Amino acid sequence: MSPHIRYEEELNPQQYAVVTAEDGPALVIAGTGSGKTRALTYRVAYLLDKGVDPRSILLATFTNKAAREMLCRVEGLSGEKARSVLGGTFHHIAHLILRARGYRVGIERSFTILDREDAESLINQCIKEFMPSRDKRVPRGEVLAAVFSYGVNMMKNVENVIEERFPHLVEFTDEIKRVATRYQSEKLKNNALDFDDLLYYFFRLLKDCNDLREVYSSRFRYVLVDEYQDTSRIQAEIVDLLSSLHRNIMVVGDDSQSIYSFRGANPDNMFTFLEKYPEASVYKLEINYRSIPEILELANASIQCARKVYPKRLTAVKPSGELPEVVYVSDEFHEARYIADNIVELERDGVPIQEIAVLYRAHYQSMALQMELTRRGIPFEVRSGPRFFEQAHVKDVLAYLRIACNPRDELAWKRVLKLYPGIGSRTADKVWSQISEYPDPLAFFLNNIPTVKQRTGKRSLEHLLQVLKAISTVEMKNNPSAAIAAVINKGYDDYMKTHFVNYQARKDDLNQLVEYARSFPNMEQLLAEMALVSHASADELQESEGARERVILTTIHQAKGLEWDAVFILGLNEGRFPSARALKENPENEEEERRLFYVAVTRARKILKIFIPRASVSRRDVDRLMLKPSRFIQELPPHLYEEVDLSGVFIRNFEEEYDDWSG
DNA sequence: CGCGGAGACCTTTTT
DNA sequence: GGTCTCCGCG
Repeated sequence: MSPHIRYEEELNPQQYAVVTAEDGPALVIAGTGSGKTRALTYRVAYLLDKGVDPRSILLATFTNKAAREMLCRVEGLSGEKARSVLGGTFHHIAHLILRARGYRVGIERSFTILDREDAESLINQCIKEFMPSRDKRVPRGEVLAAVFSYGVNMMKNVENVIEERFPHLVEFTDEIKRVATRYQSEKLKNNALDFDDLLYYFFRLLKDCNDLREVYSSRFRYVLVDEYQDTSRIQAEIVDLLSSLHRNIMVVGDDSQSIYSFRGANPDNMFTFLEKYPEASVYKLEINYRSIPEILELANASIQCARKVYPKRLTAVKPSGELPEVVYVSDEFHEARYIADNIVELERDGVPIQEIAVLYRAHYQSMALQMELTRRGIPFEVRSGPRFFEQAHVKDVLAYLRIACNPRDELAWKRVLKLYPGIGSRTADKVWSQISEYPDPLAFFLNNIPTVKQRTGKRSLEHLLQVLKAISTVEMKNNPSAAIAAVINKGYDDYMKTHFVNYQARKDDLNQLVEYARSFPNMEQLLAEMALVSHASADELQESEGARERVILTTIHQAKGLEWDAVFILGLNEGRFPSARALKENPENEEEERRLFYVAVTRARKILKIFIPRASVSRRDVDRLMLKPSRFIQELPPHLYEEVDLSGVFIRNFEEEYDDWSG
């Protein structure tokens, strides 16, 4: 077999050059739909075929799912050995190595990863302490954002963060500093790391421990990074440290698709790369294989309005098709009906339903459509909104396991304690203060029931003791599925019956969780995966990987890297998209919002329809609120799209719709 | 001190 | 609709 010839047939000359590039740093600047991921995938396969040790390849991607999919395809090309390639998000990689070596920078093996919600509640506790809640003047939400931003931006001092990003909070600088410091120490007390800590401590490990840096940079001889435009400063540093020995690093990205700056993404990484690696080879991928020329032209015109674009000239190779449509509708209900009609029509015309997607800026924009699709019995999958792992019942059950793994996890203890009758937040505090004196609060608890005033509370603690005793054995720690089942059977099931109206649905969720947990060898890995994994719905947990026959509803952020035959984009109105909130925070954000629009448009292969409601229906303004079309449409040359105005055709019954919306 | 009900307030994007 | 907070009862 001569696999190289196969690559040559399947890749264009530019991509082929990327794949077979010699050792050394490489920057791939690639347009949308140009096969960036394909080039990366083939490069990994190429390396494996050349006989490179799979364990020496490190592949950093944006989501764990993306990494899995890529490695699956590599396995198809090069076989089994692909399984030994390490691939995942930076967080994932950091987590793996910190568990093994974190003690070098003061991290215990048994740390908990705080998800967004946990981190927020911890910060809120600290805020309460330094900024009394009575004081209405304190914008708590913004203080919270500032503390987060401090972590995300990895800046040395809080003052800088506040001055640069939250100038209106300058008067609270002292308090915010105290909150941030307290938050740090609370995390340490809890043996807990948040997402930013994961990266920060990993960075410190590589920076401070010369021997470890050498270990990893000599092990990972090939470092490949996808979506480089969305890496943060600290991630770029981590990549540099990991490849410091061999400088054998390949990064792939498209500056026009940088949409995660709110999370610290720094598109300038793309350009500073060349300063750091002047010897790098630069490849440009400018052929677009995805979209028909009409769609690509509209996308190009939109991104031309951006202030700063790296010059690229994307050319389409697909045959010409229909002009994208810009459709005016009366409101979101009309929008929903029209889209539902369109879906039915497309299906009749032979477009598979899973090849249709609806994209939007924010989750709430999908509500009207969800109702309409449900009413009509059109199958759909929502990929935005509340996540499976973040629902109360899932978090409750997992909190028991967190205690078993990390007995100093205060948040988990309090969450669990408060589930029991007779124990509220005061008693939970008291119990915690009694047991947290000891280095292993769990061991202490199992032998000494803390004293509480109420009799029901005491019975509850005895009950809790039984559950914790059952799940903290070595066998249970190595069988998370059984541990979860034990938590449910030993009382959580009863709790759900009395506390949730939708008992059955939640019970079903937990049964799925028990199944899902089977594939994990121990609790720690399960808990880490739950915290780090990107969006997973309850359905996705079941292994049915293949394309299911459903319309996809998703935020644009989550649609990154995906494509469909037909794409509908909702709510192209001023205030919604670009989001008023984003612009208020910083007018500069218009640029990123536009890139977001660009990403949305370029998900479509053949059919693109963009919707502009004329009026809004929302709780706040029961009156018709006139909406303006988005600047992202107005700035486009009109000949690039076909305008369809349906807003006068539809006579709507406002009262009926309103009842629907609220009920 | 726990707990349920009433009412206020929110609703950008996510590893 | 969903979540958080406050308040008053037991």
